[in-house]
Amino acid sequence: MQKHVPVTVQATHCGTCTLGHVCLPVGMPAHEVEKLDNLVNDRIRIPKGEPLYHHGDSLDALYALRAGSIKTIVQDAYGQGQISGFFLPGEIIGLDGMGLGVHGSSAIAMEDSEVCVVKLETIDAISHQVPSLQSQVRRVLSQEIARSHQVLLALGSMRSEQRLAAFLLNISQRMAALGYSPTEFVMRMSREEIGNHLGLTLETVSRLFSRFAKDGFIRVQQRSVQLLDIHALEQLVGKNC
Amino acid sequence: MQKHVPVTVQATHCGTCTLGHVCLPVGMPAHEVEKLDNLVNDRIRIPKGEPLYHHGDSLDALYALRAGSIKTIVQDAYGQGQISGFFLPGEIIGLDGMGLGVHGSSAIAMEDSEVCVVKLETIDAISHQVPSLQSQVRRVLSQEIARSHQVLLALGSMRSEQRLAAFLLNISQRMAALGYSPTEFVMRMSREEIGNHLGLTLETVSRLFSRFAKDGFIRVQQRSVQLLDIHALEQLVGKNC
DNA sequence: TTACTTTCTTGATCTAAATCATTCTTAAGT
DNA sequence: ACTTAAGAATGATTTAGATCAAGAAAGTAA
Repeated sequence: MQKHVPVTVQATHCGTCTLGHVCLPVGMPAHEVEKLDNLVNDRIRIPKGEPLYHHGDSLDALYALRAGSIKTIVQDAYGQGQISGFFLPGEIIGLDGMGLGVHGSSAIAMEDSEVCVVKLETIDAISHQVPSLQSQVRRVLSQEIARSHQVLLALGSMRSEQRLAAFLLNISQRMAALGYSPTEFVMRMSREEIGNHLGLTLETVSRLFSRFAKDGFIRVQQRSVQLLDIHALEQLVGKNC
Repeated sequence: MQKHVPVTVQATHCGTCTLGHVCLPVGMPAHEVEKLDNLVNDRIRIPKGEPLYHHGDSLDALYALRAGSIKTIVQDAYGQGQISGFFLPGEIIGLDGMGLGVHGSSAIAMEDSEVCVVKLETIDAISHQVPSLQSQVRRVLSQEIARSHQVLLALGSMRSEQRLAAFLLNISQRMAALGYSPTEFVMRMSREEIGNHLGLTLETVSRLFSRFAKDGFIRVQQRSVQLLDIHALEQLVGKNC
């Protein structure tokens, strides 16, 4: 089912990884990060469209996105899914269902991607030498909660234009954290995927993009977006009327 | 700001607590639960309407709801809040923002309530003797993620009637887990609060209650609800058309 | 190049839920 | 008991966004 292509292992050390400032080791003292040498068990590649895991799969590892982008989809017993999040490099995937040992969502690569595999047992083992690792895991877990609370807020109390504006600003911030331009980026997701994530239809998303462009807030060219007036977007999100 | 009335401490041992089967110790072997004697630092009472904590407060403890009910509210910089969850006895509150050490939401008592205070440092200290405690914390954290994913699913992809049906079924299940009747319970929240949580207006919620009653699915008398046809409600949630 | 597929845009129409408005309940205070 | 207030139900109207429908770009394969 999952065609996980192992990557030639080299420099799988968190200490030398360029994503250190946004990934698991964030905020850890340098001498502790060095001890994470054996944290990453494996590095695997997921081709575009392929799943990293499926809802219901047993869970024994976390995944740190190293390159590419991945979406996660929640599904209830009957209905079709809802995209719960889009992940960028440095972000940790697979946190939900960590307690039950079963994935509560599916993760699909939106482009050819690469993830670092961090086995739970490895975390537990290394935690003895690196006490701060436990709190790092807690940090990313609670970060994941905060993340879905933000989405919750958008879905529950914002109108369509506010949702899209908040979404764009969110991506912008995360791109900035990665060292990319916060005002010019290419989105990996389709209008339909954005709509699904935001509880809107693809038509509404498309119309909003057009309107934002007409109003001079952004410039759109297919999936590449340029934020021209971040302040206006922020104001839009803040406006509750 | 917070008028926390300490409760006369007696039997604050998880080992003897009647909520053991739904609270933090779930699934822990009995001999390990006994070692949790000192886990609960304090037990505090929160009068109806009062906050347990506010968005932005620094966080150094988790709270296990011992009696009563509590709602949590997420707020973004500008807009008004969105109720992210209603908590019943045995459930853990304060998990979001655990990583940053700052609460990401506000928690308000919906009736006179009582919570067990579990300091983070106590958790860390006791974890040495009770290794399974770490995984318990992870369990409740990922449970919290799963919880908000469910809400996310409801808000993002269900119609009003499905949302309310799913909501009622969810409460029903949690009441059952507590040993109460899954078909007859009194809800602590107003129509407005339900609406806020589900992304609907109070009028819509009220209308839905009436309709469900007319259709013979439920019987409503103010805030006390009786589920007459759970199967029909489940079918309603499953139906995607 | 052409043909074909997928994604996106834009318009016209419809509808679920919001909003506005009023009455009815229940609870709480005097 | 009466008075006031808060919550809930229900009707009338409006509207944001969905749905239906048709073209236009852009990407892919032959």
